[in-house]
Amino acid sequence: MSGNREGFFIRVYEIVGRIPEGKVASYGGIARMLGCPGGARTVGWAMRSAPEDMKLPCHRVVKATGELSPSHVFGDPEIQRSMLEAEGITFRADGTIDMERHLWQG
DNA sequence: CAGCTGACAATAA
DNA sequence: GTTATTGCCAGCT
Repeated sequence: MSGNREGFFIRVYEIVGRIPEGKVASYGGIARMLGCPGGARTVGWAMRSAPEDMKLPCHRVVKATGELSPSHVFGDPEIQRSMLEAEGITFRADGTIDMERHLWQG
């Protein structure tokens, strides 16, 4: 918390790593916790640069609209949805997440 | 040194 | 209600 300038991603890793199961956080939401309400893209960029060595539940990070992140990120569009579904996340008829139920608030 | 890109978000037409 | 555009932050070329 004080002067953690190791990198903007580190800050994102902390937040994403604190997302409980059955909950999801939006890019803009995480950015807001960091103090950057307009850094939604920066959060996504951090995830992209995030090594899997951290085991970040990036599948729990979705868009503010409830849409899942671009499928090409995980390699297949079923991956993220299956993981979230296994976590206990409920999907709407549109295939979007019920943010009102699973939107995690720091 | 300057400009570009990118796993988004919000607003306008 | 849907589609298009602009703005945002930080790292890269």
